[in-house]
Amino acid sequence: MGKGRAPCCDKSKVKRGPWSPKEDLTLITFIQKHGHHNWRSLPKLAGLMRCGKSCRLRWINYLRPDVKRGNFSKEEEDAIIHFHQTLGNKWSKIASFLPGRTDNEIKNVWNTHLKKRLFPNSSSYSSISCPNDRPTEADQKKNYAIVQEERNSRDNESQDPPSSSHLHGKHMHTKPELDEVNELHEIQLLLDHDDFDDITSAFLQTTETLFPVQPLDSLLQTPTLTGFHNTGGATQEATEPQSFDHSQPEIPCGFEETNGEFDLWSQPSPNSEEFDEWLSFMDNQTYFDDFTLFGEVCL
DNA sequence: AAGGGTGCCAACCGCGTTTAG
DNA sequence: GCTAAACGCGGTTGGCACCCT
Repeated sequence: MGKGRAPCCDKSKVKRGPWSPKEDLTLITFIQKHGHHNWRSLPKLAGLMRCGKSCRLRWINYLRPDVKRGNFSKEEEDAIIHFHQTLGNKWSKIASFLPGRTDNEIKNVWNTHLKKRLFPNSSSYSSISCPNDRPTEADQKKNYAIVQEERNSRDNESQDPPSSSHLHGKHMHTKPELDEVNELHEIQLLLDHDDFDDITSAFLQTTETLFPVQPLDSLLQTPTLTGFHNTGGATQEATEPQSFDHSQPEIPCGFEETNGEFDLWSQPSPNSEEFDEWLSFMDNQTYFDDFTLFGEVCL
Protein backbone atom coordinates (compact mmCIF):
# COMPACT_ATOMS: atom_id res chain seq x y z
CA MET A 1 0.00 0.00 0.00
CA GLY A 2 1.01 3.54 -0.57
CA LYS A 3 0.34 6.63 1.48
CA GLY A 4 -2.87 5.66 3.05
CA ARG A 5 -6.23 4.82 1.68
CA ALA A 6 -8.06 7.28 -0.43
CA PRO A 7 -11.57 7.95 0.80
CA CYS A 8 -14.12 5.78 -0.94
CA CYS A 9 -16.14 8.83 -1.86
CA ASP A 10 -16.43 12.55 -1.31
CA LYS A 11 -18.43 12.65 1.89
CA SER A 12 -19.52 16.20 1.28
CA LYS A 13 -21.27 15.17 -1.90
CA VAL A 14 -23.04 12.03 -0.80
CA LYS A 15 -26.22 11.63 1.14
CA ARG A 16 -26.04 9.72 4.38
CA GLY A 17 -28.47 8.31 6.83
CA PRO A 18 -31.67 6.36 6.26
CA TRP A 19 -32.69 5.47 2.74
CA SER A 20 -35.91 6.80 1.28
CA PRO A 21 -38.31 4.52 -0.61
CA LYS A 22 -37.47 6.43 -3.76
CA GLU A 23 -33.79 5.71 -3.36
CA ASP A 24 -34.60 2.09 -2.69
CA LEU A 25 -36.60 1.89 -5.87
CA THR A 26 -33.85 3.54 -7.84
CA LEU A 27 -31.27 1.10 -6.54
CA ILE A 28 -33.46 -1.97 -7.05
CA THR A 29 -34.37 -0.94 -10.54
CA PHE A 30 -30.82 -0.24 -11.51
CA ILE A 31 -29.42 -3.47 -10.11
CA GLN A 32 -32.11 -5.59 -11.70
CA LYS A 33 -31.41 -3.97 -15.02
CA HIS A 34 -27.66 -3.78 -14.91
CA GLY A 35 -26.44 -5.84 -11.99
CA HIS A 36 -23.85 -4.62 -9.54
CA HIS A 37 -20.51 -5.29 -11.09
CA ASN A 38 -18.99 -2.10 -9.78
CA TRP A 39 -20.33 -0.68 -6.56
CA ARG A 40 -18.17 2.39 -6.75
CA SER A 41 -19.59 3.59 -10.04
CA LEU A 42 -23.09 2.29 -9.40
CA PRO A 43 -24.50 5.28 -7.52
CA LYS A 44 -23.32 7.67 -10.20
CA LEU A 45 -24.76 5.56 -12.99
CA ALA A 46 -27.99 5.01 -11.11
CA GLY A 47 -28.35 8.66 -10.23
CA LEU A 48 -28.01 8.17 -6.52
CA MET A 49 -26.28 10.61 -4.25
CA ARG A 50 -24.87 7.77 -2.23
CA CYS A 51 -21.53 6.19 -1.56
CA GLY A 52 -20.99 2.88 -3.34
CA LYS A 53 -20.42 1.16 -0.07
CA SER A 54 -23.69 2.48 1.21
CA CYS A 55 -25.47 1.13 -1.88
CA ARG A 56 -23.88 -2.24 -1.44
CA LEU A 57 -24.85 -2.40 2.20
CA ARG A 58 -28.39 -1.32 1.49
CA TRP A 59 -28.77 -3.95 -1.20
CA ILE A 60 -27.23 -6.79 0.74
CA ASN A 61 -28.86 -6.10 4.07
CA TYR A 62 -32.23 -4.87 2.97
CA LEU A 63 -33.23 -4.83 -0.66
CA ARG A 64 -32.09 -8.20 -1.93
CA PRO A 65 -35.13 -10.22 -2.95
CA ASP A 66 -34.11 -13.19 -0.84
CA VAL A 67 -33.68 -11.28 2.40
CA LYS A 68 -35.92 -12.93 4.91
CA ARG A 69 -38.03 -10.63 7.03
CA GLY A 70 -39.25 -11.07 10.53
CA ASN A 71 -38.10 -12.65 13.71
CA PHE A 72 -35.56 -15.37 14.03
CA SER A 73 -36.93 -18.85 14.61
CA LYS A 74 -35.68 -21.13 17.31
CA GLU A 75 -33.89 -23.18 14.67
CA GLU A 76 -32.17 -20.12 13.32
CA GLU A 77 -31.05 -19.05 16.76
CA ASP A 78 -29.77 -22.53 17.45
CA ALA A 79 -27.92 -22.44 14.18
CA ILE A 80 -26.34 -19.12 15.07
CA ILE A 81 -25.25 -20.43 18.43
CA HIS A 82 -23.92 -23.55 16.81
CA PHE A 83 -21.95 -21.81 14.12
CA HIS A 84 -20.73 -19.11 16.43
CA GLN A 85 -19.36 -21.72 18.73
CA THR A 86 -17.50 -23.21 15.82
CA LEU A 87 -16.58 -20.12 13.81
CA GLY A 88 -16.54 -17.23 16.23
CA ASN A 89 -17.46 -13.80 14.89
CA LYS A 90 -17.36 -14.89 11.26
CA TRP A 91 -20.74 -13.36 10.61
CA SER A 92 -20.67 -13.71 6.88
CA LYS A 93 -19.77 -17.38 7.16
CA ILE A 94 -22.58 -17.92 9.62
CA ALA A 95 -24.94 -16.01 7.35
CA SER A 96 -24.09 -18.31 4.49
CA PHE A 97 -25.76 -21.10 6.44
CA LEU A 98 -28.88 -19.07 7.14
CA PRO A 99 -30.45 -18.31 3.78
CA GLY A 100 -32.18 -14.99 3.74
CA ARG A 101 -30.36 -13.71 6.80
CA THR A 102 -27.60 -11.16 6.54
CA ASP A 103 -24.37 -11.03 8.44
CA ASN A 104 -25.41 -7.71 9.89
CA GLU A 105 -28.70 -9.09 11.13
CA ILE A 106 -27.07 -12.14 12.65
CA LYS A 107 -24.47 -9.96 14.30
CA ASN A 108 -27.19 -7.80 15.80
CA VAL A 109 -29.15 -10.79 17.07
CA TRP A 110 -26.03 -12.23 18.60
CA ASN A 111 -24.98 -8.99 20.25
CA THR A 112 -28.41 -8.05 21.51
CA HIS A 113 -29.89 -11.40 22.50
CA LEU A 114 -27.85 -14.52 22.24
CA LYS A 115 -24.64 -13.24 23.75
CA LYS A 116 -26.48 -11.88 26.74
CA ARG A 117 -28.11 -15.20 27.31
CA LEU A 118 -24.90 -17.12 26.93
CA PHE A 119 -22.69 -14.77 28.87
CA PRO A 120 -24.95 -12.76 31.16
CA ASN A 121 -22.17 -11.80 33.56
CA SER A 122 -19.52 -10.95 31.04
CA SER A 123 -20.02 -7.24 30.55
CA SER A 124 -16.42 -6.81 29.58
CA TYR A 125 -16.59 -9.60 27.10
CA SER A 126 -17.21 -7.88 23.85
CA SER A 127 -16.03 -10.35 21.26
CA ILE A 128 -15.61 -14.06 21.23
CA SER A 129 -12.84 -13.65 18.75
CA CYS A 130 -10.80 -11.69 21.24
CA PRO A 131 -8.58 -14.30 22.85
CA ASN A 132 -7.82 -12.37 26.02
CA ASP A 133 -11.44 -11.88 26.95
CA ARG A 134 -12.58 -15.18 25.65
CA PRO A 135 -14.37 -17.34 28.19
CA THR A 136 -12.91 -20.74 28.79
CA GLU A 137 -14.18 -23.58 26.69
CA ALA A 138 -15.79 -25.07 29.76
CA ASP A 139 -17.63 -21.83 30.46
CA GLN A 140 -18.86 -21.64 26.91
CA LYS A 141 -20.17 -25.17 26.91
CA LYS A 142 -21.85 -24.59 30.21
CA ASN A 143 -23.55 -21.46 28.92
CA TYR A 144 -24.62 -23.08 25.66
CA ALA A 145 -26.15 -25.88 27.68
CA ILE A 146 -28.00 -23.41 29.87
CA VAL A 147 -29.48 -21.69 26.87
CA GLN A 148 -30.65 -24.98 25.45
CA GLU A 149 -32.23 -25.87 28.77
CA GLU A 150 -34.04 -22.55 28.87
CA ARG A 151 -35.32 -23.15 25.40
CA ASN A 152 -36.68 -26.54 26.21
CA SER A 153 -38.50 -25.31 29.27
CA ARG A 154 -39.84 -22.35 27.34
CA ASP A 155 -41.20 -24.61 24.66
CA ASN A 156 -42.84 -26.80 27.24
CA GLU A 157 -44.54 -23.87 28.87
CA SER A 158 -46.32 -22.69 25.78
CA GLN A 159 -47.66 -24.28 22.65
CA ASP A 160 -47.05 -21.04 20.84
CA PRO A 161 -43.81 -19.66 22.15
CA PRO A 162 -42.37 -16.46 20.82
CA SER A 163 -40.50 -17.54 17.78
CA SER A 164 -37.82 -14.97 17.97
CA SER A 165 -35.32 -13.28 20.06
CA HIS A 166 -37.77 -10.43 20.59
CA LEU A 167 -39.17 -12.10 23.60
CA HIS A 168 -40.39 -9.12 25.49
CA GLY A 169 -42.89 -7.69 23.12
CA LYS A 170 -40.72 -4.96 21.77
CA HIS A 171 -41.72 -4.14 18.30
CA MET A 172 -39.42 -1.97 16.34
CA HIS A 173 -40.58 -0.24 13.25
CA THR A 174 -37.27 0.50 11.73
CA LYS A 175 -37.67 -2.47 9.44
CA PRO A 176 -40.11 -2.13 6.60
CA GLU A 177 -43.20 -2.98 8.52
CA LEU A 178 -46.68 -1.49 8.47
CA ASP A 179 -46.82 1.35 5.96
CA GLU A 180 -43.39 0.66 4.64
CA VAL A 181 -44.29 -2.91 3.83
CA ASN A 182 -47.02 -1.68 1.55
CA GLU A 183 -44.65 0.74 -0.03
CA LEU A 184 -42.05 -1.91 -0.67
CA HIS A 185 -44.73 -4.23 -1.93
CA GLU A 186 -45.67 -1.66 -4.49
CA ILE A 187 -42.05 -1.34 -5.44
CA GLN A 188 -41.84 -5.05 -5.93
CA LEU A 189 -44.89 -5.01 -8.14
CA LEU A 190 -43.16 -2.50 -10.33
CA LEU A 191 -40.27 -4.76 -10.88
CA ASP A 192 -39.83 -7.69 -13.10
CA HIS A 193 -38.04 -10.22 -11.00
CA ASP A 194 -39.20 -13.64 -12.10
CA ASP A 195 -35.81 -15.12 -11.53
CA PHE A 196 -35.56 -13.72 -8.08
CA ASP A 197 -39.02 -14.96 -7.27
CA ASP A 198 -38.10 -18.48 -8.18
CA ILE A 199 -34.99 -18.36 -6.09
CA THR A 200 -36.75 -16.77 -3.15
CA SER A 201 -39.59 -19.26 -3.11
CA ALA A 202 -37.12 -22.06 -3.34
CA PHE A 203 -35.41 -20.65 -0.29
CA LEU A 204 -38.63 -20.35 1.63
CA GLN A 205 -39.79 -23.83 0.78
CA THR A 206 -36.61 -25.46 1.85
CA THR A 207 -35.54 -23.28 4.71
CA GLU A 208 -36.24 -25.90 7.34
CA THR A 209 -33.81 -28.32 5.82
CA LEU A 210 -31.29 -25.91 4.44
CA PHE A 211 -29.26 -25.79 7.56
CA PRO A 212 -29.34 -29.02 9.47
CA VAL A 213 -29.36 -27.69 12.98
CA GLN A 214 -27.41 -29.80 15.29
CA PRO A 215 -29.00 -30.32 18.66
CA LEU A 216 -27.26 -28.28 21.32
CA ASP A 217 -26.41 -31.35 23.33
CA SER A 218 -24.35 -32.76 20.56
CA LEU A 219 -22.82 -29.39 19.83
CA LEU A 220 -21.19 -29.49 23.18
CA GLN A 221 -19.04 -32.30 21.96
CA THR A 222 -15.90 -31.46 20.10
CA PRO A 223 -16.85 -30.80 16.50
CA THR A 224 -15.10 -33.03 14.07
CA LEU A 225 -16.17 -31.21 10.96
CA THR A 226 -15.86 -27.48 10.84
CA GLY A 227 -19.15 -25.83 10.11
CA PHE A 228 -21.18 -28.97 10.03
CA HIS A 229 -22.78 -31.34 12.44
CA ASN A 230 -21.02 -34.28 13.88
CA THR A 231 -22.93 -37.40 14.56
CA GLY A 232 -23.46 -36.40 18.12
CA GLY A 233 -23.81 -39.02 20.74
CA ALA A 234 -26.25 -40.55 23.10
CA THR A 235 -27.84 -37.20 23.84
CA GLN A 236 -28.73 -36.13 20.37
CA GLU A 237 -32.15 -37.61 19.82
CA ALA A 238 -34.01 -35.37 22.21
CA THR A 239 -34.37 -32.30 20.03
CA GLU A 240 -33.34 -33.34 16.60
CA PRO A 241 -35.29 -32.05 13.62
CA GLN A 242 -37.11 -34.85 11.91
CA SER A 243 -35.64 -34.16 8.54
CA PHE A 244 -32.14 -34.19 9.85
CA ASP A 245 -29.77 -36.65 8.31
CA HIS A 246 -27.36 -37.89 10.91
CA SER A 247 -25.17 -39.93 8.68
CA GLN A 248 -21.63 -38.77 8.80
CA PRO A 249 -20.89 -37.02 5.54
CA GLU A 250 -18.26 -38.59 3.48
CA ILE A 251 -15.35 -36.24 3.21
CA PRO A 252 -14.32 -35.82 -0.38
CA CYS A 253 -10.71 -35.67 -1.29
CA GLY A 254 -9.17 -32.25 -1.34
CA PHE A 255 -10.17 -31.30 2.18
CA GLU A 256 -7.28 -30.90 4.46
CA GLU A 257 -7.46 -31.83 8.05
CA THR A 258 -6.00 -29.29 10.40
CA ASN A 259 -6.03 -29.60 14.15
CA GLY A 260 -8.41 -32.47 13.90
CA GLU A 261 -10.90 -30.50 11.79
CA PHE A 262 -11.66 -30.54 8.14
CA ASP A 263 -11.57 -27.13 6.62
CA LEU A 264 -14.61 -26.96 4.40
CA TRP A 265 -14.16 -23.26 3.89
CA SER A 266 -11.23 -23.84 1.64
CA GLN A 267 -12.98 -24.11 -1.65
CA PRO A 268 -10.87 -26.00 -4.17
CA SER A 269 -9.85 -24.19 -7.29
CA PRO A 270 -12.64 -24.25 -9.88
CA ASN A 271 -10.27 -25.88 -12.32
CA SER A 272 -9.10 -28.56 -9.98
CA GLU A 273 -10.24 -32.13 -9.94
CA GLU A 274 -11.59 -31.70 -6.44
CA PHE A 275 -13.89 -28.87 -7.39
CA ASP A 276 -16.74 -30.98 -8.76
CA GLU A 277 -16.50 -33.26 -5.80
CA TRP A 278 -16.53 -30.31 -3.48
CA LEU A 279 -19.59 -28.88 -5.21
CA SER A 280 -21.37 -32.17 -4.95
CA PHE A 281 -20.49 -32.48 -1.29
CA MET A 282 -21.64 -28.97 -0.45
CA ASP A 283 -24.74 -29.55 -2.47
CA ASN A 284 -25.64 -32.53 -0.34
CA GLN A 285 -24.88 -30.73 2.86
CA THR A 286 -26.96 -27.69 2.07
CA TYR A 287 -29.84 -29.51 0.43
CA PHE A 288 -29.67 -27.18 -2.52
CA ASP A 289 -30.45 -28.55 -5.92
CA ASP A 290 -27.64 -26.54 -7.33
CA PHE A 291 -24.94 -25.34 -5.05
CA THR A 292 -23.48 -23.10 -7.69
CA LEU A 293 -26.80 -21.31 -7.81
CA PHE A 294 -26.72 -20.98 -4.04
CA GLY A 295 -23.36 -19.31 -4.32
CA GLU A 296 -24.72 -16.80 -6.76
CA VAL A 297 -27.78 -16.04 -4.73
CA CYS A 298 -25.82 -15.41 -1.63
CA LEU A 299 -23.95 -12.71 -3.48
C1' DA B 1 -47.62 13.91 30.95
C1' DA B 2 -42.82 14.27 30.74
C1' DG B 3 -38.23 13.13 30.63
C1' DG B 4 -34.49 10.06 31.36
C1' DG B 5 -32.93 5.29 30.56
C1' DT B 6 -32.63 1.25 27.77
C1' DG B 7 -32.99 -1.88 23.85
C1' DC B 8 -32.61 -2.43 19.31
C1' DC B 9 -31.28 -2.11 14.50
C1' DA B 10 -29.83 0.24 10.22
C1' DA B 11 -26.07 2.43 8.67
C1' DC B 12 -21.41 4.01 8.95
C1' DC B 13 -16.37 3.51 9.56
C1' DG B 14 -12.03 1.63 9.03
C1' DC B 15 -9.10 -2.04 8.02
C1' DG B 16 -7.71 -6.47 5.77
C1' DT B 17 -7.98 -8.88 1.48
C1' DT B 18 -8.47 -9.34 -3.35
C1' DT B 19 -8.09 -7.73 -7.95
C1' DA B 20 -6.47 -5.13 -11.84
C1' DG B 21 -3.13 -2.55 -14.24
C1' DG C 1 6.50 -7.57 -7.72
C1' DC C 2 4.41 -3.17 -6.77
C1' DT C 3 0.70 0.01 -6.28
C1' DA C 4 -3.86 1.66 -6.08
C1' DA C 5 -8.61 0.69 -6.46
C1' DA C 6 -12.36 -1.90 -5.11
C1' DC C 7 -14.52 -5.16 -2.29
C1' DG C 8 -16.00 -7.37 1.88
C1' DC C 9 -16.03 -7.93 6.68
C1' DG C 10 -16.50 -6.94 11.59
C1' DG C 11 -16.85 -3.35 15.05
C1' DT C 12 -19.15 0.71 16.35
C1' DT C 13 -22.56 4.27 16.62
C1' DG C 14 -26.72 7.35 15.86
C1' DG C 15 -31.21 7.64 16.51
C1' DC C 16 -35.81 5.81 17.06
C1' DA C 17 -39.25 3.38 19.93
C1' DC C 18 -40.47 1.71 24.12
C1' DC C 19 -40.14 1.35 29.20
C1' DC C 20 -39.88 3.13 33.73
C1' DT C 21 -40.30 6.41 37.27
